[in-house]
Amino acid sequence: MKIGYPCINRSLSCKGNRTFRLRSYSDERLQQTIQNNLNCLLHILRFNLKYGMLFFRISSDIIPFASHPVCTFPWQKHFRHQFKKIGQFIMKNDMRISMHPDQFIVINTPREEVFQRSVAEIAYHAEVLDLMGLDTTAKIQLHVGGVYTDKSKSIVRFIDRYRSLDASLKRRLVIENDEKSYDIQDCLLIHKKIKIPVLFDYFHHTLLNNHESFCDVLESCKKTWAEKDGIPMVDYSSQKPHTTTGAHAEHLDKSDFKVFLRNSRPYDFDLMLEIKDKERSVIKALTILKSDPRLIS
DNA sequence: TCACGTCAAGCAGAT
DNA sequence: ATCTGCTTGACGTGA
Repeated sequence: MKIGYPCINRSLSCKGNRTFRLRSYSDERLQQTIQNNLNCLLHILRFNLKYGMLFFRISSDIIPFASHPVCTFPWQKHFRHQFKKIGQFIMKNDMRISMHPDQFIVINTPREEVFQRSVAEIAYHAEVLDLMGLDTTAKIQLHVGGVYTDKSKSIVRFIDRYRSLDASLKRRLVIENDEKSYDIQDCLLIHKKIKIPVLFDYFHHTLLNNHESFCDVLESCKKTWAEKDGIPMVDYSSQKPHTTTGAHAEHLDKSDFKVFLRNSRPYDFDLMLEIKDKERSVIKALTILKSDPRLIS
């Protein structure tokens, strides 16, 4: 089990997700920002390695406006050596990488222009991972999307749209259960049709489920990850205390986390902690794992 | 230096 | 009809 956090490191001043406003766009500004973001990404990965955090989600902002028509600068070519260097660092240290395009990426949308923009954005994410030379265990995670008042039709649309994608994108994509529309059974159903791996989000599952046993869910999800996909990825968070909104906790809830670990035995997966204090929680989680060997599968 | 309105993009659910 | 949350944070203007 590798443990990690998404996108932002709160201990370092170096941020790998700097961006700017669209109206401030210039090729020069873009280059400066990308240069900063790539430098910081390597800093963050070095920091992570030092603490034994071997899983990381790269921010979608690493190349601002990458899929926007305004961006015509050939950043792929210009920064290719730096991408390669980062990729080599990742591979040399056996790190796991994911990316998570934001909420605007909806491949089951009925609107063709939204779909086209989504494909362009997914292609950009895949390009980043490809430029780093990472194998297909580096994943891009998506939600199934909208319901549009007819869930079964929307699932069919997801499947059809997915099938139409280029193989270079499909090999990176995984789907994740969400907290209000598509639960883990929906994801597993989609997997049956198109073999896309299913990323289990524990917190979303606590908010939307069919009272399945935790082990059954882990077993079912595990089977959706083929050899080439690597071991399953799992997202973990807990409820922010005193709220009922599904907001993510500020700090790792140690007792909830221990229950999670104990109940997830003997399954092995790479775990992303979606907790607001980011790497602090991962350090706590690693300490818990070390101090309680029976939690380790 | 700092407060705060706003930021490319979609959707669902609440108000 | 409008606002809020989502993996929310950060940009950038004006005081």
